[in-house]
Amino acid sequence: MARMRDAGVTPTMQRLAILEFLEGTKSHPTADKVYVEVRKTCPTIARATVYNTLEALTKAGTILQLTVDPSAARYDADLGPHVHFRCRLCGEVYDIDVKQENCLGDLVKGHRVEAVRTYAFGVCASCRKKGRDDA
Amino acid sequence: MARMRDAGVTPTMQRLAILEFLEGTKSHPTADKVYVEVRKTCPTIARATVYNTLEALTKAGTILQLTVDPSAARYDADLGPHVHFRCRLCGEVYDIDVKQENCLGDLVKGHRVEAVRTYAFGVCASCRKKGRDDA
DNA sequence: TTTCGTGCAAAGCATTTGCAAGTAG
DNA sequence: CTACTTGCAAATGCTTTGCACGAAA
Repeated sequence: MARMRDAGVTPTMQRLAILEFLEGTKSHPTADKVYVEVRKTCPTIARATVYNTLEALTKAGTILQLTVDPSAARYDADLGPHVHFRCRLCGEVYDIDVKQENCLGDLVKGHRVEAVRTYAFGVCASCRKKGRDDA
Repeated sequence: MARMRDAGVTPTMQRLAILEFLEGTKSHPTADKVYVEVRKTCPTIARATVYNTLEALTKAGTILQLTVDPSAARYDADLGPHVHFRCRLCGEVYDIDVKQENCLGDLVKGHRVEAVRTYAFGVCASCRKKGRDDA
C-alpha cells in the first residue's frame, strides 16, 4: 500500500485486492484470470477496473506486464531478474532464475533502454513427462 | 522457395508474396500490415490466408513471430541473433545487434528450451530528438 | 478422388472507451 | 467543487473459424 502511494497510484480497495492477488500467486495470470479471481473477494469489481488497474500498476513499475503469451497479456508481481518460459504445448508460463538478465547498455543506438525482458520457449517438464515430447 | 519446401510448407504464389515482402522489410510488420502491403502485389489475397501463412511459416521456423507489441503480433524474417527494441512512445520496433542472444542451457529445470527471445523497451532515438524524452 | 490452399464473411476474444454515478481531497 | 475511480455496456480491433470453391497430388 505504501508502495502504491509511492508509485503515485491512489490505493483503493479494488486495486489492493488486485495487487494482493498478484503477489500471492506465481501463475502469471492473464487479465481475465485476475478478474475472475479477484471477483471472489471483491464481487462487484468490473472488468474495466481490472484492466485500468493493471495498466496503472504496470506504468508505475509496481508489476510487470508480460508479452510471452501472444493471445493475452500476463502479469507478474515479482520484480526480481528472471526469465519467463512458456510451453508451446500447454501454454503454461514458468519462472527461470538467472543471475542477471541480459544487460544491454542504458543507451543503445540512441535509444534509451529502460527495461529488458527475456522470454524462453519450448516444452515444459510436465509435458515432456506426459510423453507429449513431440520431437 | 527452396527454403519453404524444405520447411514442409507448400509454396504458393500468396505465400511467396508474403515471404518476399517480409524479407524485403526491416519494419517488423503486424499481420494486418502484411495483409495491406501484400495486397498491392496480390490483390485478391484474403486476410485469413495471411494469418494462415504467417502461422505456418512461424511453425516451420522460417520466420519469427514477435510478441514485443502487446496489441498485435509482429513478424520478422531475419533469423540472426538480435534483440528487438520497442519504443513506448511511438510503438516503433527496432533491431539491436548483439553477439549472441541470452543463452540458457538446452534443458532448464526439466524444460526443453527451443528458443530464447529478448525484448528491450524504452524511448527510441527519434522520439528523444523530438524532445518527447518525457522523463 | 482425396487433400490442401484460398477467399469471403461471420464469429470469438481480449481489450478499450463512453458515460453516469459515487468518492476523496 | 473538482478530479479521480468505479461499474456497466457497447464498441473496437486482432485473430480464428466455417464453408464452398478450385488446384494439386
